[in-house]
Amino acid sequence: MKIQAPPTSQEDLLMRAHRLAGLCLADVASELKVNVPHNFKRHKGWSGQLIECYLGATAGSKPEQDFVELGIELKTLPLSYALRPLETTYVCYAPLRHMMGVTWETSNVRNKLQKVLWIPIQGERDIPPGERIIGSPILWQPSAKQSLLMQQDWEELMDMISLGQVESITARIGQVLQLRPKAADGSALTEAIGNNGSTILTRPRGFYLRKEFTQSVLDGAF
DNA sequence: AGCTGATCATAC
DNA sequence: GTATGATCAGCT
Repeated sequence: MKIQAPPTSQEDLLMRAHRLAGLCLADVASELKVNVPHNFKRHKGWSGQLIECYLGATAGSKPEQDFVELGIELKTLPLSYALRPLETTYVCYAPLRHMMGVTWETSNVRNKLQKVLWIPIQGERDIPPGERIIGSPILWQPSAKQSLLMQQDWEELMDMISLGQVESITARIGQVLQLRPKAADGSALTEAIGNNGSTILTRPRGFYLRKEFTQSVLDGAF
């Protein structure tokens, strides 16, 4: 895969992102010399990593923004024919223990979502990955209202985790954020707080943004 | 049909 | 296992 130099500024990043608009994923893949999968069953993160690479993000699994120097997180967003989000958006791993002292202000969720460069991409399953068209980038910062909604959900979910109720959290909790399993498979286990402060083993979880919320991001951009 | 819970690939 | 990139697919 061809390696791209990292963007030197927000303007540089936006300029590169705008160059992607109107291209299909196969165009970008060919420029970077990578193969295009026939479907995403075994290549679920392919689009995101392709765009990351094109925009010069440092490939890594560190719990921080894609462009730390610019304070910007990159997210691709699969859209339906009606231009609505087809999937929830993964934000980050959820701490299930040792989270005392962590507040919304210092949380990984807030840090990552302070400024996001959204790259919309056609996501209907009947469109082969390579033929999917990339849309215009949206540089977004949460409004006061959006930020408050996220904070409320984060605090509710973190309270439950702190109180040893992680096992009773379902994806139905939260207005805009939700907590769902995030692991390779059902055999993955991690330590969490259980009843009476005991330590239990449970499936790792991650924070996700609901589709209705990312829709509000798209709406605000037009 | 859409959502929730499960799953896939990769780096370290 | 932790954490990134996400989408899949069974069930309601």
